[in-house]
Amino acid sequence: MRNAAKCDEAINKAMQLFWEKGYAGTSMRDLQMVLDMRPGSIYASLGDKDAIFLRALLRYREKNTQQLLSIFTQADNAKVGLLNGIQHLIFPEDALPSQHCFMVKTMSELETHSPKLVEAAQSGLTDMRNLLAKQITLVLESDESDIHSYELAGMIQAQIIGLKAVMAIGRSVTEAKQDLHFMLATILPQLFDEHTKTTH
Amino acid sequence: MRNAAKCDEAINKAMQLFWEKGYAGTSMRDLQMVLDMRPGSIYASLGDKDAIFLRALLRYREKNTQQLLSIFTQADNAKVGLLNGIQHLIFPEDALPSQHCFMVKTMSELETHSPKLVEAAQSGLTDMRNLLAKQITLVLESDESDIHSYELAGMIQAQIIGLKAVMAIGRSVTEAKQDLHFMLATILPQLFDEHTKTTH
DNA sequence: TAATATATTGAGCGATTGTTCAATTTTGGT
DNA sequence: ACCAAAATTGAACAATCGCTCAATATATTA
Repeated sequence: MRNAAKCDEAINKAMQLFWEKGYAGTSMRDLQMVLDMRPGSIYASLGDKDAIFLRALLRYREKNTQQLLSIFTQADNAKVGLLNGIQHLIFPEDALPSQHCFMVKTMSELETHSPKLVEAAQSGLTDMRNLLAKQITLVLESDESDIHSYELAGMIQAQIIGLKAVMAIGRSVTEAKQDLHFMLATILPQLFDEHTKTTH
Repeated sequence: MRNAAKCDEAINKAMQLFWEKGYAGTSMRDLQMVLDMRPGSIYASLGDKDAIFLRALLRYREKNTQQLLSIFTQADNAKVGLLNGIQHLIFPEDALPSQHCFMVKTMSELETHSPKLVEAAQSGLTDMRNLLAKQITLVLESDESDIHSYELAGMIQAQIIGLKAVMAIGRSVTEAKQDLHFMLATILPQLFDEHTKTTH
């Protein structure tokens, strides 16, 4: 690869392609087209299909955690930050290559085929859960809330994944938002105690 | 195909294979091995890859709805039936080819590739939702509860899909069962009003 | 049993898969 | 301007892909 910036862009494009079409559904020739690179060049600078997929997955993971952290820190307070973060995960502003999380898709597709890539997806999702747990701890502002925060983060993660799936089936965005509000209000009522105003 | 029984068995085996490895991850030669049939015979009696996948998906859908209906009707009352049905969907007794629902997997994988197969998966999941809604109506025993039942069924469906996903990440069965109980108790408290005993 | 109809076979088609490597072009230091 | 090093090319490899069809085997009817 000519330089680091070009390599970054290539991985981003690979990420979009793999995210949309999956591992088995994406051919190296698809990649050659999107990256506008010849096979030899790709193999020399990015590695084989597995290596590129892994890089794409790690890039996705980085981007997601950075976005979430950014939303958390930019918010006026912890509650608004957590709410905005969750909503960002379920209802992304701009069009994405897929309606589903790339890591969840990877776990689903490669479940029995590639333990290495599945593990990368799993640890990425665990990172996301830890991020959520940390922010929940800030919201709860309680002493021994750390363990409980991790539990709550797991439940919220299930909510996020489940709601994205039912939206793909046919449940409207409006209904899903009502569902989310109801669920959060019951499992984390502290979120709506005082500052309930969000940025959208 | 020699007879209807053999054809049924062949579709069942195809279902297991596609369910485990996905559409793109399964080759016709994989199918030839599992079915112990030669390509010409497969194409003559079952059709091409798309047709077989569609049949496998419809078979999965039938089996699931029948199982759910069976659980509903065999239960002592509507509440126990609904609870057992939901638990059966999330925590299946015997080992399955995949930790995820075949229809959800199909929607995730073929999202942008095959509208026909995706639509079959979607309508199957909608059927499941309607089944849940009907049973919820029995539980509520209220007049205008039909519409609300369908809403609740959507939320429960999101719970089911989400919990299966987080269990694949690392959340234990015990924790997931606690999550489920908590969620159901809050969105459908009538479920635990009187008869809370289940068969497992 | 002979003749017809149906079911199954498996070699092999053209296309596509992931990947390699000698040849070529581009880059950076003198 | 020159040359060695690094990056890029693209034809081509063996393997596999979904799929076809003349040939063979099996079942059905007369």
